[in-house]
Amino acid sequence: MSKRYYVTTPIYYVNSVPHVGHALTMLACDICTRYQRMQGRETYFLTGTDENGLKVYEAAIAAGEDPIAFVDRISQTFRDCADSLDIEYDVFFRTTSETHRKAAQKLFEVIRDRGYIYMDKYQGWYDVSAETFVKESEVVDGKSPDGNPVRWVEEDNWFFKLSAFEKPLLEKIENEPDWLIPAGRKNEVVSFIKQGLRDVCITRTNPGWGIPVPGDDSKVIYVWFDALINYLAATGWPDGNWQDLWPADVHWMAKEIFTRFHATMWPAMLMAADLPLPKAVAAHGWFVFGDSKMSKSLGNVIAPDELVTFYTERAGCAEPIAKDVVRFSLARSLPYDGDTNYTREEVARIYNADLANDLGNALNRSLSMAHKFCEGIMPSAAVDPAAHEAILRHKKLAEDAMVPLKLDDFVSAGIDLVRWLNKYVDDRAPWQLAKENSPELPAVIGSMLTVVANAAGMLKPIIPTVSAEIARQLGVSGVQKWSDIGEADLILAGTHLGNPEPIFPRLDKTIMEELKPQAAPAEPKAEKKPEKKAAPEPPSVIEFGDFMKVNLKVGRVIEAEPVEGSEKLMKLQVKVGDQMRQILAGIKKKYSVEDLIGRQVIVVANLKPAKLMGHESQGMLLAADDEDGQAILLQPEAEAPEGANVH
RNA sequence: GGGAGUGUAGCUCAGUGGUCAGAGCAGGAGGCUCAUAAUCUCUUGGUCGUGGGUUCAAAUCCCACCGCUCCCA
Repeated sequence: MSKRYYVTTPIYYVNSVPHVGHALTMLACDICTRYQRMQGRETYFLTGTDENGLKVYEAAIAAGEDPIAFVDRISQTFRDCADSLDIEYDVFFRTTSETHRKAAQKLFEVIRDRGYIYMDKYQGWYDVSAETFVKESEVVDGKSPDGNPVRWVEEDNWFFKLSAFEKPLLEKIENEPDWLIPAGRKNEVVSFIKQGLRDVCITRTNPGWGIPVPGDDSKVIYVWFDALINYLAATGWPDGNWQDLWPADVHWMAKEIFTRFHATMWPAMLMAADLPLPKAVAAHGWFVFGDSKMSKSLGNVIAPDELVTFYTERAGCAEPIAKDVVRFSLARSLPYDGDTNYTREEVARIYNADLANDLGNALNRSLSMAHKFCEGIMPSAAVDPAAHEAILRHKKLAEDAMVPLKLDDFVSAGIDLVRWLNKYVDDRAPWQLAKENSPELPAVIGSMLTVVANAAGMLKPIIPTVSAEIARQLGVSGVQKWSDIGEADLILAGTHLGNPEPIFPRLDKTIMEELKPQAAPAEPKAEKKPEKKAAPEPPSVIEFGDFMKVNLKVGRVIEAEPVEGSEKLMKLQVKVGDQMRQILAGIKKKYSVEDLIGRQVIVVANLKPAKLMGHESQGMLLAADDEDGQAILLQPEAEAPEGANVH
């Protein structure tokens, strides 16, 4: 069996909520695989979730959930995100799977056997909450530069000899200019490597979560080293027919994990194991959301499914079409070198201009004229050579765009063909030809329909459902293979054409006004950097039973003392009913010891105990966030009986 | 704090040393009437972040500064 075209998204860290940025990477992969399938290749599309980080484990504990149940739940939200945009992945891979564990351990062994992983003693400061080592010179007042507490550690750890790969990596980059995409980012990688690569510590003390180092259960493989291996693990390596897939054809990702991990560490790991390198590594920029200075509510994160709903309900698109609207808008705006503004208003502009006015209307007017002037039947006259030439020219533009994976240019090629058609229609004025009984009329109408069918074919990887709908209205099956474009007789003479039905109802001025930033309805305040910083968000709906699992009680603070070395933490002794509990709460900035003692508080009584800064915390206090993210403690409105239940 | 990216028309972006700096959208004028008030043509609009420098020639190369961003810390 010939090697399949294999593309990957990063596996997503399950400490976050999927949003339009994740969707962007998935979509890039989806477009690539759909395009390659049209080219006749078999494809394989990997996405998934990264579940081995200690922070994931802690987030689960903090959410009062079993870690496995937690990762199951978050993992599902990423699948839902893919489904919401018709992303056709082949495998949803999880690093907690047995397949992954085996491959990660095996690769560790292979690299170690080849002498690129060695044990050394690490002595230095460790930032517990960031899971990173901190240089001596960086420690200020016993804190990491992030302000996190640090701890002196002396322990044996395994190191990866990254420094050995400076030269091989630079040679690879120089010899294969198209390996790293886009070119602008490639330069970043070169200067990064030229600064010198240090060996990296790739293990951590085993916290009871993660992948143990082979032959050394006291350690787990550091989450990044482990996560990257998923691309290889998903092929079945080292067993089976892994070479049907490996090496990957494209690793797609957002820019922040390109340079250090995907363009440096991962290729070095593969070199160390003497395995083939991915054929291309491609990064896209970020979506940023408007100008935060103008309005607080402008920091919006846009969820893909929210946009789908908008185009279904407000514009009146069929739901599968609305998914394509979002796909189209994402691909059209896909940022390469920089970041791009992706706003509801921008999507609406793209929708009206490109989809409704250009594409939708081109189909509509073509079909409408065919019914009016040609009895709704495809004429037998030969396609105008000018139309044929235009199709081939734009087809070539689209193909050229796909070589460096310029998906936005790929979209443009398709839309530009539609624009060409609209101009052609105006130039040839079929209504005039009809009045004159011109013999040219059938050829013009036939050419128009043919261009529409081909344009729909060219856009198929972007908007598959729309493409099929256009074909349906034309009464044909449409473009199947890329080679059909401009070559095949897509609409046979005599075909009974369907009736025109608007696919994209135009958004009227009122709605466009609504979408302008100043008129935008207040949105829930969102994190500016959702990818990394957002706390795990709860699902939109939970069962009553889920809520009832949480045991809330009224307690009273008996003692309070600040935790040394912590900016926020306060250690409290709280009396809940007739029981004393030690609880750590991040409230030091807002409350003094005196404020707290004697105060009634609401306690989550059945939260699994956790250790924070070396102190056990047996529960948590309920608090609201103020505008600075500081805690405002909840308190019964009147004195409540000791230990009273809260519902 | 260190490294890097980016700043071009009202908006979103192309432009990787050489004709008056480009496109789409938005704005203005006109044409057409097949079509979803659509489409087509023409058009308004830019000290190319700021200040220096290299060059016959700079949005493009170099230096400094300012704004935004990413990575490392």
